[in-house]
Amino acid sequence: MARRPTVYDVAKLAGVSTATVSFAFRRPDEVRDSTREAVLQAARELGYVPSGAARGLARGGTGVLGLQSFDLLTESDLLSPPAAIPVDDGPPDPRVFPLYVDEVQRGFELECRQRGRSVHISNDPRTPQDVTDHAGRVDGLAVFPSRAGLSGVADVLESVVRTVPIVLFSMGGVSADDAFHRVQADNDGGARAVIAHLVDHHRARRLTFLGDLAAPDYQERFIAITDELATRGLAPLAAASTAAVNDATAADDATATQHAPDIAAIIADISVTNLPDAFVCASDQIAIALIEQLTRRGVSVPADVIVTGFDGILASRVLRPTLTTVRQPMADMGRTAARILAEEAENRSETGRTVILPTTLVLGESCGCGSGSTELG
Amino acid sequence: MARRPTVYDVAKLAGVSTATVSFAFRRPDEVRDSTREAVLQAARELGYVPSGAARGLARGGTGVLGLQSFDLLTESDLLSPPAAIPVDDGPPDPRVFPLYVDEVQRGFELECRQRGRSVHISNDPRTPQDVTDHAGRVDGLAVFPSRAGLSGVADVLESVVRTVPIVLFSMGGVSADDAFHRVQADNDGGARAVIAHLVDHHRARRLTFLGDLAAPDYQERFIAITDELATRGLAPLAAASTAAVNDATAADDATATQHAPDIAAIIADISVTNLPDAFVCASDQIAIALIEQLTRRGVSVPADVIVTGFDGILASRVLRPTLTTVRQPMADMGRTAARILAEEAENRSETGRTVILPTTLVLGESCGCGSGSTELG
DNA sequence: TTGAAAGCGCTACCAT
DNA sequence: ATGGTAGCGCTTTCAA
Repeated sequence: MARRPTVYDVAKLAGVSTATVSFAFRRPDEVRDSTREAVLQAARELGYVPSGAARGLARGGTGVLGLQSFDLLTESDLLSPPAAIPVDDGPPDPRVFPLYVDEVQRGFELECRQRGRSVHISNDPRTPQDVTDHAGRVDGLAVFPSRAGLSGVADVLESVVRTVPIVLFSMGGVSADDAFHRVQADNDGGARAVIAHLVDHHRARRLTFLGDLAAPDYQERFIAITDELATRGLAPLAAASTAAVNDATAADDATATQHAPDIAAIIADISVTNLPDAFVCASDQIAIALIEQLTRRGVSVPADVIVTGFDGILASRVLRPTLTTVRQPMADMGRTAARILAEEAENRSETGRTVILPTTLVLGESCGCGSGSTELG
Repeated sequence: MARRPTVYDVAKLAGVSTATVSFAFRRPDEVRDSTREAVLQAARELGYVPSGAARGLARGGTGVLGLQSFDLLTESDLLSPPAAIPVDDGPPDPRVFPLYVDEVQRGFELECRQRGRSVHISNDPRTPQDVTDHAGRVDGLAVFPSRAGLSGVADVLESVVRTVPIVLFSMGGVSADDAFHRVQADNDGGARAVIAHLVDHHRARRLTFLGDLAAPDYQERFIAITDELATRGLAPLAAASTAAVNDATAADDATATQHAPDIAAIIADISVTNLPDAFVCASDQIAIALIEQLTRRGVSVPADVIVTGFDGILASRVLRPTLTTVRQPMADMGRTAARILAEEAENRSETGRTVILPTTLVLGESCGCGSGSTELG
């Protein structure tokens, strides 16, 4: 296992030049049969594996598309301990996998597979260098908004996008007329649909929003919710800068604004003796964690209080009660991102395009409307 | 958007040498502050992204680990049309995702993430070149057995493993004292546990195995099943070379052996008037498809016939009836593979190691033993 | 059809 | 602390 064999080794063993070796692989029919066989034989004998790096260098461009996903466990503090840290292999738990990111990633992979491109999955970037490092290995990069706008990470994207096509899965606070491409769900429409259903159909009046407003997607939803409530003459939900529980009728809980406690803590602090008509959660994960806690404390959903989610992840369909939620076309979002990047890799356009995919209101048991059969047959 | 800026461009703009540019990025503290700032500034200005290819070439070795997964939809012909081809974005369906491969992949990704390595996901190889191409981009490669031993794909692995560390997720018919590493579940123990439960607890006598024996894992399970039955003085299940339905008492269905019809066809052909005591399926996917079909044809599971699966994928827990199955520690398998590859990338060992992870019998509703609550709280 | 040789962009060693 | 420079392994003209 000395050195990785190279074209030179193969060439020598086959008694040809390196150019011929390369040709034997890349343009098999421009090489005499016997020569090609000799080369291939030599290659096999040596265990020759062409260096992707060298190839990429020489040709410019790898056929790889990148996906930079953030830490899947970011919000796992919402879960009960057993499921929180899946280091040991427990039984599959839909509260842990697949989540929003996983579903998008799957779409991304499917599209790449279909286009014969491979996928590079990179970690949550901790430094600007992580970003450039990853961007440097791919022909295009899709990026989830880091929940925390880490030091310089957002800035470096602005620089990198000049060189590498980038798709953002959220507005992420950047202006809309730049080189970034954007793929996102119709947060606005989805959020309004939820409010319309809760207020118009269920006659809900006191609504509480649950979600970290530092997340761009969540913020968009919150704004739409607030506006939709105002349209109906209801008190707008108060907004806290980071994590917050906001009650339409009693928004005097200033601690939320100040300490930005995590959602788990906020949920634990909810007073079960003074419940709103409905909790409007910024994500399914939050809704599920909330219902779990409420149930433990003797509060029944939807009998005592309505809970809605957002995303439409698998867990929202298979856990009971099933969630009333807004489904994002997650796989489609992933596919769309991959499609854009593949196209941009071919010939790059100057300005970014934005694709907003429709969302769907899904009625589940958590508002009292839906059913939740998962029976086979 | 002319040419990708290079070290030379940055060096020129910053008024330093390329070596300094490189240092400014790789060893920030061995460069004077002002110099570093100048370099970083120039880089940002140009949208400089260091070429991963060039870096990999120069340093030898990318920090990337590869996972070559086979087509997720291979067995999708088992599913009803709506779920079969997820090109359009439907609601999440546990029969389609996450499957066995996805769960393993997730473990692989988690381990890589933890180790600061990124992941390269490659497609089902169609040619030997696909294999070398992908192997050439990574420091190590984990491979699922291609369901079909495509032309030369298996052979080329034998050659490639001399150069690139490879983990196989199944025996795949290769000898055990080669350079391949192997990570697999205890198929043997799991299969025996199922039979013990069915025969000893449920007094099942007539068992039918359902699965394509061309798949190495399935074959292992089948062999263990047969042996375990023999131990109890029961007629062994007959084996067909490829896809097959084998009835312990009536193994005269020669067509199965000859035409190797796919599982979907075999399921469709099952006579509901002459059911065995239990169907022992080679995978959860098969079991789920079977139950779906049986239910449609008026057969109740487990009342009329017992069905067992294998894998313990999420769907086996959330669909009704829940499956009696053998859970493989899928995420652990993925993690283990990544761990081995990461270690081998550091310093390679001469001979391959084999890790066999334990399986667990899970009692579900499909044999009449388990319950299937998915309630929150 | 095949060979020679010039890069591709970066790193790291050796000087300074 | 910084610069010069020789590769890393492959592709790809251009010649032969």
